[in-house]
Amino acid sequence: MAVTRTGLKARPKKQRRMSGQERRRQIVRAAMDLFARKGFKGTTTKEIALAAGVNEAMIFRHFPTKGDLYAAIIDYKMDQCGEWISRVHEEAARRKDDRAMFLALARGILAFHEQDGTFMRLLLYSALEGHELNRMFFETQVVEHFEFLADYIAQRVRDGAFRPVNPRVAARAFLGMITHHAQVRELFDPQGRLLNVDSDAAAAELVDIFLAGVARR
Amino acid sequence: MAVTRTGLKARPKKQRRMSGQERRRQIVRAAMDLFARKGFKGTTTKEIALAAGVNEAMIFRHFPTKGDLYAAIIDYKMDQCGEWISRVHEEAARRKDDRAMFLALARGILAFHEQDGTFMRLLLYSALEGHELNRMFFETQVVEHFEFLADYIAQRVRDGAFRPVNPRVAARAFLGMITHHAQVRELFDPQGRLLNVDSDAAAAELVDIFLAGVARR
DNA sequence: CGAAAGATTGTAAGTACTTACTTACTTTGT
DNA sequence: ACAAAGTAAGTAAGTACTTACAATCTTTCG
Repeated sequence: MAVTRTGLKARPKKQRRMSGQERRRQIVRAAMDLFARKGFKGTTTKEIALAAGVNEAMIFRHFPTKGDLYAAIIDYKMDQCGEWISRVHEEAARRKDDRAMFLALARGILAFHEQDGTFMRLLLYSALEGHELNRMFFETQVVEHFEFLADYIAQRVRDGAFRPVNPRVAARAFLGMITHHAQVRELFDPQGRLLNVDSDAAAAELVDIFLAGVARR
Repeated sequence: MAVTRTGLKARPKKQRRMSGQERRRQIVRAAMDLFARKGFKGTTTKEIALAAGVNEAMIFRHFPTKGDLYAAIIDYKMDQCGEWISRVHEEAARRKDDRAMFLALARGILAFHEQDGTFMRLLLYSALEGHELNRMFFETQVVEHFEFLADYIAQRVRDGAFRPVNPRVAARAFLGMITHHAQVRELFDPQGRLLNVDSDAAAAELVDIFLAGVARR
């Protein structure tokens, strides 16, 4: 009755085995890439295992469910993103004039999209899919980003340097210009041939348009 | 041996039955809604059938595969969207001054997002999912939209009314402001409380910022 | 007209396959 | 010796799609 499941002894492979942490990172990296390209439902645990080069069962040793793996990714990246936001804000706030400050902001956002476009895609996906964690992300990080800009603009309005625009509308305008640019570039125009200028020059021109748009006449 | 499958005679329901076309439309409508909310993979044919109030098998009588149903939706909406774009362009082109023209454009885009936000979500989804049909959509309709704006801006630069901006960068800036606004509103801020102004007022202010941004100094 | 024939709409009960997740067991490092 | 890493082979619950057949509408022809 009690027949061994395999029927044969597994032959010993002399390969170095990995620590749990290493494997965990490997799985997370592969999963993020796949989730970003095909969405949560569109990605199977089998695919993740294949891409990560691990046995499928290992995924479930590290993360109880597929959803937990997803949550772990967002959780991990969220912290990273929070740090990045404050770093960019600090750097931007150090600038002496508006142009330098908005340029720093624009470049920071574009750089993040370029370097971490995968995660941005994943965020977009999860925004659509309506994940709770994602909602949290937007309601903390993105709103913080938004508020920082709105506050800055409000101050400049009070200074009399900007004309009396609604600071929040203006902030959304600026973020819209930049993130739309980044998104279009990522999804449809990676070579930037539609614009005929490189990303940095485009960022500079967008900043110019925005600043002229809110400057006192 | 040859036992009837059901075992009992189906009792005749005196309900009016629908024409194929009606059912088709019903299925398409329900499917679009679900695809937009949960993505292609995230939606099951069973759910679609339930939402449309039809038997699951009916879906497959009208559309050979789930993919064909998806394609039919995009195909149908694509035409509709094309018509809408030319109508908005015509209307915008009729305006006498820049402000009226950009306002017409902005309101047109926002209205489409508001009225057909479902389809916009579906488009975003399929952009992420990398569907071929979607790519086609963007490379025809959206580029057309973009080119129309860029041409208009280029003309105004030649007129000397706008300063010498890169017309394509400026066009992307404007579309970015408007579509980002629409997206944020749809996904995170349906009440518009983050901006503290209604959508129409926001559109007007965005247009003002943009026009001041590209105006000759 | 009216009714049989033929086409179309509708449905319950499948099928073959995939999916997330488990289990029982082996190998390796300390 | 013991715990952690690793694996092949499951399993139950979906999944897209099919089939066999019943109800109802439309057309044709006496």
